[in-house]
Amino acid sequence: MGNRRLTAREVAKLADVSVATVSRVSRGTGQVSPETRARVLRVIEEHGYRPSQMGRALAEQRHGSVAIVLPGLAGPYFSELIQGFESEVMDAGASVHIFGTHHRADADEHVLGIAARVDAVAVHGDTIGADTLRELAARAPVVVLAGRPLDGIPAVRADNSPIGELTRHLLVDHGYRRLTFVGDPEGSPDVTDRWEAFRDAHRDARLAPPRNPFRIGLQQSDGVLAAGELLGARRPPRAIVCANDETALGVLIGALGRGLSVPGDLAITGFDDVPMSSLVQPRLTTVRQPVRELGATTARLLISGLGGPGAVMDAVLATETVMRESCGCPL
Amino acid sequence: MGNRRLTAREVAKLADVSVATVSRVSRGTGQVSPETRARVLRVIEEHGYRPSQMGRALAEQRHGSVAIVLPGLAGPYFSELIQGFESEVMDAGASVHIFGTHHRADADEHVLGIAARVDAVAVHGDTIGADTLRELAARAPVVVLAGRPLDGIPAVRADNSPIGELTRHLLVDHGYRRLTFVGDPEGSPDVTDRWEAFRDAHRDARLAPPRNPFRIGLQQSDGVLAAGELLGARRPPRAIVCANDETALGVLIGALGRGLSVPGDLAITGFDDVPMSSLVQPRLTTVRQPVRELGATTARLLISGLGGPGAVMDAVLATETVMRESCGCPL
DNA sequence: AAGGTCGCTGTAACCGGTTACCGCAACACG
DNA sequence: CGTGTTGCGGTAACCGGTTACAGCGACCTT
Repeated sequence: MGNRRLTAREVAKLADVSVATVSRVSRGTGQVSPETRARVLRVIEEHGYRPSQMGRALAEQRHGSVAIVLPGLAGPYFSELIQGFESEVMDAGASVHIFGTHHRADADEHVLGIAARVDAVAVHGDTIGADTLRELAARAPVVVLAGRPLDGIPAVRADNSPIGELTRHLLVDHGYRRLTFVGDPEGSPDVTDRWEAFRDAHRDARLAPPRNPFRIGLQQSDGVLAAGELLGARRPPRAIVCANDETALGVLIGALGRGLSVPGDLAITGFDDVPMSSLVQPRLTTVRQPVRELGATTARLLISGLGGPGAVMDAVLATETVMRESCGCPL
Repeated sequence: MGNRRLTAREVAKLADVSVATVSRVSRGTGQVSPETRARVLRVIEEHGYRPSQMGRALAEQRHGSVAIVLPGLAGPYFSELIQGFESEVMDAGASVHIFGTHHRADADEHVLGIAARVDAVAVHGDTIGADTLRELAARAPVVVLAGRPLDGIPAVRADNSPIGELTRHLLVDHGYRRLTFVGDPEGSPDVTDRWEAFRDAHRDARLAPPRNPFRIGLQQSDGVLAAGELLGARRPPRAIVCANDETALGVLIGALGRGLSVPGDLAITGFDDVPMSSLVQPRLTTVRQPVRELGATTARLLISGLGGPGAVMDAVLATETVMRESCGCPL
């Protein structure tokens, strides 16, 4: 139990070979005769030798791990994103540092500190300032996840434009007026894009877009809160376009809790197509986003090593609208 | 940008001192004259020198990071848990590796691999087998999170017994019969405890406990699925005791979606007291668990270094029942 | 003035792997 | 038999910090 871990030199002594041979056997490189290999392997097996990651990192000049910086971890979106990222990184034999900023004041400083312990960093949306991002990029390869490319830092993101299509659908096909957008455009680039697509769709339909969104976080509970405020107002909206499914589900729960009929009294749409969205009653009209693929693509970009001519600078993944009943479409 | 990072020896040359002095200045240890210190600091500042984490790790014989192994990351419970853990670790100047097993087949192998890159590991519930846990403990300090102590491996967990109180409340105070427990006792030690408290409460009330739980995962969507199956049955339950709030909320949404009245037709209880639980209509009767504190306590235990006489072997944190309306209590 | 103390700084040996380079033996070929 | 060639394996120099130890002035004691 307490015994200090074995070192390569100790294994070498036990197997009566040199450290070089131990290294060759343990990593399977170079030429080693079958007998010697077997002898070393037996010692490794018997004593449970595992090469120290720090010794290896120093020698190989790479940490063997990458980091992903996210605003938080709550909800199915991040869970799915991390799974996609993590499994791709694992397949490459590396490990993952996850850092949730949670709007901490010292987040930027921490992120720079992380750069000293990993080979590359994926940064979600604008969890950190542009200056910090640039400084980070000077220290390690960086990919922006769900945001825009910046000064040569590549980005991986989803196509947010279907929100425009959805808005047009509500305005034109269903003829709703008084739409409200729920979500904070300054909270993340994705929400910025969606808010703009929402406004543009109004202009395309020759309607004045709402001046302001209803600014709120991206969690389910935020949606319930939003429903409470919006639906208690003098002139409640006829339809609510949410920045993501989580808030949309929250709004739905809040609306149903107030005895309203959805979509009869209020139409609701989301973004993401999380599992819950097709399970609620009515089912949620939304935009399907390949979240797992987003994480995986980011990981691949990070691992393959960035830069060089012909490197990916901006990967925009396709999304698709999913029409269900919460917008008012028949079953 | 692309310039290779500076090493301590290069800084030493630039400041015309020895590496030892650079190290002394950068970590603030030992005696250095004010002038020399200023000179070295100026070079460090100007060239943006940051000591390599791998060199430091090797020399200090510690990685400066700890790992937390979880079954998954979805939902407010894990998010909260990680926040508590992470902020405590950060305060100690270390960083966090998060690993989600997601029921991967090779999870055990990966966990052992992680042990080579961190100073200590927190393992949630039974994400990994007892044998792997023991092997892990032989390589690094380990704490079990939300599980029982094992062979000298300490545990941090919450008191699950209030589920018994809650069950008694449903059976005796409200007089309900036909209770169903939703959750998989084999999925985690917490759920095992809760299922047993549920059964014991039946016996205490001189009633035959249900033979089987309704086995299902711990996410909201699992709850909706459970509601679909349970409420469509010949003799639906009068009350559902859920293993956690997430599934309880799912069951609630599913029940309301089928046009049932809660708690009129069906009473529901949960565990955790997540934010959503006091926002839904009716509000959820549940057990409040100090999730963030659970994570923080685990981190402190891990960091303070385990073992030694008088060390904490089993920290059980207090929980409290929160009576609201979903069980049938008046507003 | 000899010896001691104190403050500052440099030298070099670690930490635990990886790997360039070299030596050695066995074997093939002309 | 001399000269490659090939396969195997050891020596030692890295990687980038940390730190024990020693050296060296300056200043203080007796």
